[in-house]
Amino acid sequence: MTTPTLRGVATKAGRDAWRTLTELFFDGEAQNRFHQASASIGVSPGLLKGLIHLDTVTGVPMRDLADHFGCDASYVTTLVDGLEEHGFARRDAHPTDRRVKAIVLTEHGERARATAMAVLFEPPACFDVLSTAEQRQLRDLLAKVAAADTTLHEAVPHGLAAPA
Amino acid sequence: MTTPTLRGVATKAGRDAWRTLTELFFDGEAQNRFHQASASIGVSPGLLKGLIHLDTVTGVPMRDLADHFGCDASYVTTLVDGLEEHGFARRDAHPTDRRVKAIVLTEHGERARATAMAVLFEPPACFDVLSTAEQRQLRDLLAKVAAADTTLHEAVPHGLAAPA
DNA sequence: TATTGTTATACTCTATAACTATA
DNA sequence: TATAGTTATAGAGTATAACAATA
Repeated sequence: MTTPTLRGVATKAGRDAWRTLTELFFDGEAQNRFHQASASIGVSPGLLKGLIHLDTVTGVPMRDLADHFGCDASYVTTLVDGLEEHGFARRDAHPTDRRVKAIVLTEHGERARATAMAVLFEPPACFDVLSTAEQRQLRDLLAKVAAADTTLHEAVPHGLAAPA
Repeated sequence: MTTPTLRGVATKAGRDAWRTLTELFFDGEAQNRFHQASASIGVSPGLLKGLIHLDTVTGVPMRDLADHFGCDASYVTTLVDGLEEHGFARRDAHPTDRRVKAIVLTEHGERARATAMAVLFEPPACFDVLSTAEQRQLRDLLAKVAAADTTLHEAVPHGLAAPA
């Protein structure tokens, strides 16, 4: 189980920014965007979360998936079973440790992932209130934050952070 | 069922900004923040989502909750049952239409909501890379976007958008 | 007749516990 | 002995369908 990152220190502006961001996600227009995205490729939200964290190049050990998602290993088995049934991923052998299975995306999985991400990454209509200059500002600020998020770049080179 | 807000038109910068924001939520440090927040008050994520959308002043018809969340009415019954069992909400009669039940937060529910929000709204550590000036910029840009999100301000005056 | 909400029911999602194989 | 993954099972979350009360 991943330990929560709760510090209790942050500037007022930073707290407000994060709060608004959270509101936008959990109660705004885009509130069920993740559900839409997974529905667009006929999988459950759980499967899409897995799909997003994988890639066609680097096999991710199932144990790492459980750690990343903070879930039980048995659920990872269920997840990977589901991905395999859809033809989206496969279990590869680990080169040195025969206990671990490295999960890699198939090409079919890669395409499904791209489809889902197109839905997921479509900005909500409210973004239109920002001028182009403001949208660039916002993009740059968020990019800086994301670059500092260690979890986001942990083990997966071509993970979610790769440009579409 | 709420119709998805997919337009297909947006500036490149706007799309990138939204994408990064989505990444931050679904694959970054704060990836399971909502789960933590609901655990902090001993409810399921579903119940917290309901809690967040309610308040102590304005009763929200169950039908409106179903529309907002894009879920079935029967699930709203389950949700409100759960909130009542925790003493977090109650069903009030509608003044003119005896079919509808207006759901209002109890004081106990209000306190639980505040506790959960304190967890939910705690910014992830990666926010520290931004200077105070940058955090203010980010806050202002996001506030502008949130103000334009109609869903966020639909029927609930003291909803999630109210300052802590 | 149409709408709000409930009940009964079943299917999906996720965790706990006990197990096998490998290190 | 400890760790990676699986199986069996149970519990929570969510939907569908049929229903009661009210409009």
